[in-house]
Amino acid sequence: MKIFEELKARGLIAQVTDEEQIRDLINNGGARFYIGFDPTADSLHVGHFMALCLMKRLQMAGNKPVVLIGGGTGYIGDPSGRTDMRSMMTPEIIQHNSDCFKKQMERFIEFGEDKAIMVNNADWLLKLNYIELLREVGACFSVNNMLRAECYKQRMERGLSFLEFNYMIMQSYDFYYLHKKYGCNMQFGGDDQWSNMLGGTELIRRKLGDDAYAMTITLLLNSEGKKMGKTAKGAVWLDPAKTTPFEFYQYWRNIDDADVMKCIRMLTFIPIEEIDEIDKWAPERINEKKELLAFELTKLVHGDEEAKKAQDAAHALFAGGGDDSNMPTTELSDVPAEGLGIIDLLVTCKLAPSRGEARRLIQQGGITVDEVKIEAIDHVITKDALTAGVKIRKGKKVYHRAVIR
RNA sequence: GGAGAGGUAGCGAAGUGGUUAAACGCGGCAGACUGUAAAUCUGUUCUCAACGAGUUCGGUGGUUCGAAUCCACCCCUCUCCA
Repeated sequence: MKIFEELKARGLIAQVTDEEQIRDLINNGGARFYIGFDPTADSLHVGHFMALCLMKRLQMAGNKPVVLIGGGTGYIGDPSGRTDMRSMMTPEIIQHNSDCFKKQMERFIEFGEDKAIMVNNADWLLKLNYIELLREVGACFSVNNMLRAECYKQRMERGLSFLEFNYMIMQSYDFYYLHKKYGCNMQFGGDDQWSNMLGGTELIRRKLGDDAYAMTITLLLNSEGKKMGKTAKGAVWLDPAKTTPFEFYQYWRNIDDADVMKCIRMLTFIPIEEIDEIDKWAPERINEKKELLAFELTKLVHGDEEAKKAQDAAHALFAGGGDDSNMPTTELSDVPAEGLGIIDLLVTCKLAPSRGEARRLIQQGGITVDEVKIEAIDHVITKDALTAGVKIRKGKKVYHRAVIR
């Protein structure tokens, strides 16, 4: 099976500008494609992960990826899929985030001579001169058309600033620039980027008369139609310091029944034939599927060893027995001789965001320490116990260990 | 620049001088049931040294014994006009 057919079978392809051409191009390794990443945070998250996987798949098929860091577009903020304006980031933050992205990406994509390259659109966007830009590319955009784009339509009611309105033009300019400078002939992106991407192909055609292509990746939505990779605490990050491998593993382990196969197909590198076999498993094996998904993804992001640790920890906690030393741990220091109150402990371990919340958790019987339910809000954990390490459980499935360093 | 309508908790949305830490819905968290799932039911949902106290209704001042609620100025959004 060729790469295009594989992507299709995995359900990754959402929209394409020209199916025939794109199939030819990527199946024969002729694509020099780019994907843009806006440095809105200091770590990549699950949404980016899909794009990275796609890059990797295409790279394995002989195509050349261009990673575009939106250091310049970050100054503007993409209004697509948002109902509010992004807060403007300072140049320092943008730079910091870009650096973090690069580090993380190097784990997935091979960079180097004749392989993948990484560019930052700050390098050309920041130098643009307003009047020149208007004359050069402004003439190629129809405001009528732009306003018809779905992403702007949604914003018409709530207000869209001129700053954000220009995001499409900047993104289109990127494609145009990369096409001229690196011969980039294709752009990939999330499905919410579709209109921005079309802007680029249009610009290239008008300015240079060249054909360029665009393809969008299906957004990873759960069965409720919401974007996946978000939890109450925010995004599921790829940075182990922000989302531990164990938490990452658990996120996928706890996925809805209805979403398991879709995620295995879209996110893992398991050969499609095997996936078809897994799909035929008896319904009772649903939990095996979830484990498989969780393990595969943790392995991709954090490596084999961390994935095994996360799985062991999960087995230890939920199935009993096994080694539980890999669960998320908080190392305490400066513990007074009389020990630590349970409320303080919960807050320092970040199991509760505030003391009031911690109090509530205990009152509702949601906290156990070393498998003993805590009834009193003034319960004290002794220093000796903490030195040995205690296992705190919040609710049914949040486990945490606290130990004195 | 002008006229009108708005800005209330994570979100949506009531409230238009004291009984309001603010109805209701969603979301979140916890309990029950289960399969570490969903659905359902129950509780809970600003903070803290917690039967008490502190700080909240775009911002800053003012009126008042008392303000989310009245007044002034400012900021932001929407609709219409220029």
